[in-house]
Amino acid sequence: MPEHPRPEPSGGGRGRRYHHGELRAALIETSFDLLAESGPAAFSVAQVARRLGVSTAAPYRHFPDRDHLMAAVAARAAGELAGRLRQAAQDAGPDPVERFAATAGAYVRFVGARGAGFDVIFARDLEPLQDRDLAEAGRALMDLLLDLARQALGTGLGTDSPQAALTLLEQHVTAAHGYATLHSGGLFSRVGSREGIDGTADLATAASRALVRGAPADSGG
Amino acid sequence: MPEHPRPEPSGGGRGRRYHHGELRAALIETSFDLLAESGPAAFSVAQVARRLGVSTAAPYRHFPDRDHLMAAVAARAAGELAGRLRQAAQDAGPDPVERFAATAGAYVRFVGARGAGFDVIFARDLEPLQDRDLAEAGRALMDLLLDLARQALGTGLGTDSPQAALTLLEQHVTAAHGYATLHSGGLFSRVGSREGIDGTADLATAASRALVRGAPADSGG
DNA sequence: TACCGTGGTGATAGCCCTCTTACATTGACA
DNA sequence: TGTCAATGTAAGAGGGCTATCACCACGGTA
Repeated sequence: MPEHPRPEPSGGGRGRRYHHGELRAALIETSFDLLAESGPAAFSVAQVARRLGVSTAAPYRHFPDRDHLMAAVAARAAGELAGRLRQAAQDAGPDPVERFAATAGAYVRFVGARGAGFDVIFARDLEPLQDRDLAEAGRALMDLLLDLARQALGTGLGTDSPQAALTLLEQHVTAAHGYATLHSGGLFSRVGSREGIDGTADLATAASRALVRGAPADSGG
Repeated sequence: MPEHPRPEPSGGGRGRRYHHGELRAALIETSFDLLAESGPAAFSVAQVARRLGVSTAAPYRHFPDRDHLMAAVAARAAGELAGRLRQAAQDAGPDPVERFAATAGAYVRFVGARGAGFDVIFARDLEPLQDRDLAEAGRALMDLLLDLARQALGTGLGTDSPQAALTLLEQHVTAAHGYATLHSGGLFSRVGSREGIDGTADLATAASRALVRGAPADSGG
């Protein structure tokens, strides 16, 4: 891959150039935005191209097909998500259970804002592509969470019970994902609970906390 | 709605009749099957018609548009799901926590087998339709779960803490939904846990149990 | 037997999509 | 200055979908 010759597309010239200059990166960025708005199902290459003001054929100069573009988006999503979760854990303070639980809320917020979650990152369609970046990013993401799960269980030191941490991780991930998807699906507005992404994020965090500690006996109000 | 004149399509006559006879019911049934195979995103009226061996125009004799068909499917899914959950709770014995938790596993199995879950039943697209049957079925489903949640918390008698039951319900529902969707999404095959719908169902049940009781300290194995 | 309503059919308009092909434009560099 | 590779474009093949339209087959009934 050669270096980009002159990467500034908003230079002194008038309007748009014939060559976009950063189309590959822009495709990933815009695909990500589109995902946030309409979900993975409605994603289309043509729409991304139109939004960028290029022809619908242009993306195929950079990605052989739709799936490869999706894989690039997924890899980027995984990286960004990992950063958010790491940050959330850090912001949650020293208690390892709180650090772990906080990532559930952060996940819900991320999906709410970006539209891409575990379903996008680990989409089955993308598996046969064997994309290096995506595989790497996905593994890093899971390692981060597994590490936090181990610490939450207090088994970070020895080889105490690797299965317990894995089980907790799965419960945590699935609960967070459930909250995120049902929030965007509109269930919560029907059940009648708190509205908004923040309320949902708090619930997800509480759920994760409960996975480790159990349901609080006096959680009324 | 008039009575069906001669409802048996597989009678003594040769091959298929000009009139299907039970097309409306068959559309719902086949849509349900198709959902199980390809998910809600890939659902199309045309495909359902082809599978039934009728023209792609035929469904529009029974449903004004795609969404109304989907609503009928969703209502039916809700009814069927409620039956399964009720049965699972019954089979789980007398312990209210076990009864409640069992519905998580039953939900995962239902989604695995039928492809339709809360996302289909409470799909946002269907809300503007104001479908009576769907609204009714959805409410009945949630009432069933809420009741089980109350009993699991031991607050079935008085007005102890309605908010706690609602919170537990949400955590339970979202966890179950997360397990179901991530199972079909293929996450578990990557994380490396137990394969198959039964393993996932067991995990979901355990997660729900943990929501009430907390993570078991010695869950290794 | 004539006729009518229900529920089918084939054809088609209109839209969107993916991906390919031939061609145009550009910057880099000899 | 001329050439080339990279990266854009327009056009279109080929396909799927939703929904409509005029028409047809059949059962029931006057």
